[in-house]
Amino acid sequence: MNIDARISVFERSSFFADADRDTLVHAAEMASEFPLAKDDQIFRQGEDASHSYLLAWGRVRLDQMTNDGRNVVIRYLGPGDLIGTVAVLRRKPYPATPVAVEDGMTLYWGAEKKAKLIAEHPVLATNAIELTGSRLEELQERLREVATQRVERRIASTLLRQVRHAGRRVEGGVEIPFTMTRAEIAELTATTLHTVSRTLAAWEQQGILSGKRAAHLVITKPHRLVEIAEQE
Amino acid sequence: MNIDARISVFERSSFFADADRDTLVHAAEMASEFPLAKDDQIFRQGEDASHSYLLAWGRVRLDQMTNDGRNVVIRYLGPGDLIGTVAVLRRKPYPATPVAVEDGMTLYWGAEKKAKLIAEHPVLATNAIELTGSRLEELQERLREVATQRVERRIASTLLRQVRHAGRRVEGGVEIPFTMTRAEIAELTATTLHTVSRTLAAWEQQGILSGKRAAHLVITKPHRLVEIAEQE
DNA sequence: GCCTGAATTTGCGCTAGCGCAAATTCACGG
DNA sequence: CCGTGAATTTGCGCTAGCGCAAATTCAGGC
Repeated sequence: MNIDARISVFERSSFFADADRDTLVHAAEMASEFPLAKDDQIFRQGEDASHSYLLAWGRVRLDQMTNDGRNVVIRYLGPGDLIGTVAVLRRKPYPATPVAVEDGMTLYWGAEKKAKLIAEHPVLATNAIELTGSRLEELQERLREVATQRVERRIASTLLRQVRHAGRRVEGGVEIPFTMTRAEIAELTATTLHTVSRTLAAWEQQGILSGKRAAHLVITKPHRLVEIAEQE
Repeated sequence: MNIDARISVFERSSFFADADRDTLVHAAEMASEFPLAKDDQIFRQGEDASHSYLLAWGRVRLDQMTNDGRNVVIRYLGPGDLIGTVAVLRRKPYPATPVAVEDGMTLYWGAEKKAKLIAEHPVLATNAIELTGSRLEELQERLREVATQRVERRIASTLLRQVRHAGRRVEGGVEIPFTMTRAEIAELTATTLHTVSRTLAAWEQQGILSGKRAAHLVITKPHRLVEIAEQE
């Protein structure tokens, strides 16, 4: 990727929102590239945070492992999302492991370079706070859901959240443009793959959505899902 | 509070970590004071974020209300913690309601002043990211707990977290230096006050902790609690 | 096109812990 | 010191949804 290509990636990232051209050029020049193949781990939870990544294309699942081996999906990341940046700025180990769910491309910076970049371009600091803040809010929402709502409702909310973040209009509905296994949906919703399977099967019966196996989920009747997510 | 008193409050806040004296003075001069009586709400969830607060003394519980009226406790805040700052920087409505659980004192800034302060003193931006990041991590941890652990274990983890944040050594153990009702512990742990009551009663039986009613909880055998929090 | 292993579906029993309700105990204002 | 209401305790039945296990269906490599 040449400088211009990088800059056009940056322009789609909220981390670079309102940044002037100098900032973009500066950031582009300092970045390196790291391609992702499906199932690649960008880094591993617990490692010292040495690099900060920006996802240029592709999808990444952010996993957090319990010390007893269970896994929780923190969130899915898409183009323009930052990966590992908070850990770098905090000089703490990475709290989770990002795994590519499809081929992709990242741009990255070393920890010191990234810190310097942010220090020299205050707008980036503001954006980083904005980004972290919105993730914080999303997590608060999910925590509240898990604490107060039944499984079916949570699954509906989770799917709708994916649609909101990454949904793509297709004939007959909205598509979640990446593969999620039943197990992954379960880890994202704090339930078991069995319950997810049953629930999705029921919804498929009712024509609310479709998408077997590795096929991307297509929500045919989003309004129905919203009803389920909002019902008392 | 005079300028010096304010500064000494700042010095205990990680938001002002590594800030030079100019920054502290500047921030102190721009701040106003707002005292808290028990049960006061500093602002209400959903309001436009107009002010950013720093808790000088006292304890504040951060509540988030579901649209169907249920409540979840996001976290407890102590001296040095920021309140409403992320919302101010994001120019979004406050996502939760902070309620004083005891008398206290806050210093606050208007939204524009706060933004200006941070823009002019980059170290504050870094600190804000650090702060937001650590809250993010804590929430990730809690989400994982709620998703994967039994109630008893979650209650143990929750109490230990309070101890870590605010614990105070007293004769015979560690004290959580503010009042939490069973209902509040329940809302913090994603369970019901009944289960909390039963669990704490059992622990009191075993001499792990003590503290009836409005009395502060005293953990007499923290190691036992750690065992419970870590058991498979 | 066949084979193999992984993903998914489905059945079934079980229990953690919720919901409801009643009894009890405190804290506190007067 | 007493009365009152809120917080807490405790009992009991019920069910959402987990855990285990077996059957089935696909996807992809060869």
